[in-house]
Amino acid sequence: MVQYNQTRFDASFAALSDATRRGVLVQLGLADASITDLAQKFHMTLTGMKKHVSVLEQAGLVTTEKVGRVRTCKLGQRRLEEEAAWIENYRQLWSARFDALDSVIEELTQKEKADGRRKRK
Amino acid sequence: MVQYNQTRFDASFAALSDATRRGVLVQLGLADASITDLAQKFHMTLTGMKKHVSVLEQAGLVTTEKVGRVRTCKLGQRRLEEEAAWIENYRQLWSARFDALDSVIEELTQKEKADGRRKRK
DNA sequence: TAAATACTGAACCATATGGTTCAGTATAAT
DNA sequence: ATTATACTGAACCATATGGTTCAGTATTTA
Repeated sequence: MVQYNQTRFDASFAALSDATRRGVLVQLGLADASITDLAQKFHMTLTGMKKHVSVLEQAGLVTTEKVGRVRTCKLGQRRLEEEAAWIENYRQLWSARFDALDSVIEELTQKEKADGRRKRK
Repeated sequence: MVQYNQTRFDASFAALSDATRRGVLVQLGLADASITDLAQKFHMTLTGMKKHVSVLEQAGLVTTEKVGRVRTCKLGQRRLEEEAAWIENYRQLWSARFDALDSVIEELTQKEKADGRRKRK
């Protein structure tokens, strides 16, 4: 198991598991914002918001730059491509299994039809 | 911190934030498995694996059924459609911002060209 | 009937998480 | 030169998480 990738996924899914952080991502999609802006918007202390931003930054989902007193936050380089791909892969596995079930049912149905025909003869 | 308002998203992204649980999902994509099967595969106690399965079940990603002594786990009904959609929406927001940046650059480029033409006159 | 198997729940442990307050530092505004 | 603003870091708190062991219960199997 490649630890690097594992921890990256861990970090990004963990970052997304909090409603406030998802909200921050959406917000930053609309406009860049300072820590103060975000803290006010989400009714939280500066320190609290700083922590959330750090988590998002750690996961590569947000980047920040401090100019003077103000730290401005914006959407980061990472666009969750790999996470989307993982989910897509999971959904394909699921579909594969579902299709397998379908074909079993199909088979049973065919068998029943055949039995029906045999009976009728 | 009582999490009385824990959303579906919180639960499913949190479920995905652990490498073992992602592994279990992949495994169950290949074949149904008992708690014992999974515990062995992931080198963990039965009790530990039971907890992971419970988390996945809580998030609707896995369903289980106990027949006799054996609890069989399989992929659940939920296929992370909404989670995939959320990520897709985030990526569109990101793209929108990126495109905005592009058009600023485009504008600057045009301006430079114009300046160039002016200079050359 | 006795022994092995498969799970389950309670209790415990260490660390992580999401929040706070408080006491700073650096920068901007007056 | 003061004062207000914006952030930062340390310390603290309550609960969550990821794991364990131990002591069961229920179900097969011999």
